[in-house]
Amino acid sequence: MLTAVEENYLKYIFQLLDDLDTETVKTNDLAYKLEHSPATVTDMLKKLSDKKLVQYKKYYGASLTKVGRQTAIKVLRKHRLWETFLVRNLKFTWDKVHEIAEQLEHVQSDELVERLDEFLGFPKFDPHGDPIPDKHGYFHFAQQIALTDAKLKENYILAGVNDASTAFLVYLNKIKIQLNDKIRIIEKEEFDDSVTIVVNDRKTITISHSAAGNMWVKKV
Amino acid sequence: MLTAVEENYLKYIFQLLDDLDTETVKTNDLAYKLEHSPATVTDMLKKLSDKKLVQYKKYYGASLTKVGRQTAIKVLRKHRLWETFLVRNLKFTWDKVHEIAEQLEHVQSDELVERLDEFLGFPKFDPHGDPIPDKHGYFHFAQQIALTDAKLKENYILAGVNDASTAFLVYLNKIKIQLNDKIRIIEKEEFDDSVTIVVNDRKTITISHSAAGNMWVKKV
DNA sequence: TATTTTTTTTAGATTAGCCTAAAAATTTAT
DNA sequence: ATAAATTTTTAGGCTAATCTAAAAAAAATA
Repeated sequence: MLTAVEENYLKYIFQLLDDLDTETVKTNDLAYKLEHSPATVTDMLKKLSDKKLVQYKKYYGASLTKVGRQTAIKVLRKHRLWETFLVRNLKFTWDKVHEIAEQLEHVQSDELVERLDEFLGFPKFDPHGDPIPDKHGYFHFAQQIALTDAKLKENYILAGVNDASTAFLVYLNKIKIQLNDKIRIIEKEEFDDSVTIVVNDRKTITISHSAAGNMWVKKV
Repeated sequence: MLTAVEENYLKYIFQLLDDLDTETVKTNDLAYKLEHSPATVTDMLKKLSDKKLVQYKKYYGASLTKVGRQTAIKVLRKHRLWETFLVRNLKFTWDKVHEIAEQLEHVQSDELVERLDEFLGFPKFDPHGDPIPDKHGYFHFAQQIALTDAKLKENYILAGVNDASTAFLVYLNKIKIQLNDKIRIIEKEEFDDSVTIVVNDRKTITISHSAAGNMWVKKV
């Protein structure tokens, strides 16, 4: 079992590798992210290397082993599920949840994670739009994008929803939109970010930014 | 800001004082509860005493200062709110939640606690029936008891519900029971713990143990 | 390429939280 | 009331996670 500190190191190494798109992370980059001294980072990298979670070569840099990466993804999964819970159910604004999720992500219980995932309806993206890996560590980026990110005047089909709460599904029902309906954006309103769409080449309706953000579409 | 370990000590001291109904807790009792060596407990008591959270006299025992007690109650509040969440929303059974709540109770965020409380509908008791202190540290024991703990053939009135979820309120509506209705238990079924009650001296119905456990009544 | 600058590591120290073994105080029993 | 038993504390040690200062290696520059 890893400590919260070790988990954090793995998570940040994972994110830096991803963000910077490099082979290895440098000691100083990690030190900056974690707000630790470089000396502390060196110590920790040696320890994680001994535990076979990190590949580390002096003066060169660090990357993750297979086990290290899997662990990092688990932590990220927990972080993003908790953020989703905080925003959706506890009505936190998206900018305030990070610090709390940073603590919640280290609570140890596999069953808790899976039940939370189920409670939330297996969301694929968190409130910041970052993908939530599923229990096998698989990220659903792929073809699906939020309707808010779709281009004007191109054809998409509704592939899923992010917030599968009853309220949202009832809403979709009310405006008579179903899975696999064809959707084309014809206008984006500057002032409130609402979008006007044409559904199945027939109906034209305007929906809010938050509704559009909950709808996953793929190009046709 | 206190560490998780310090918070735990305060919580257990509070509970031991309460359970044993004594002036002070003894080193060995705490050591046994916490599964620490007595030496460790002595060290910790000295530290908490320096921080003015505990009143400690060598060889005599420890009790809580005002601040220490307030802190202990806050931790207990968080613990019980999380247990309630785990059972009600994540469908854990009551016997599996303790270990997880033990971790969740140390997450630091006042706003989180208050929002969680609100999300749960300000429950007064946790799934084990223990009282959840409110945000001012006030415990609602008092006159109210769960209907499951009410005596046969005595008159009570419905004073509140513990799980204020829509589903339960809808259920109460369906069986036509309202706040302040007069309730008298006429039979308790051994085999499934269901109870048969007379409502307002007219209707006789049988409700499940879990429904009865959700109903708070007071004597009239 | 030699020198300077930057980055990284090593060395040594500190605090929190734990332990065991030995000593001291208190309680119990004869 | 003394001796024995029990409880509690003290003393000394260990690991994890942090730090600063100094040394070493790598990178940049002139």
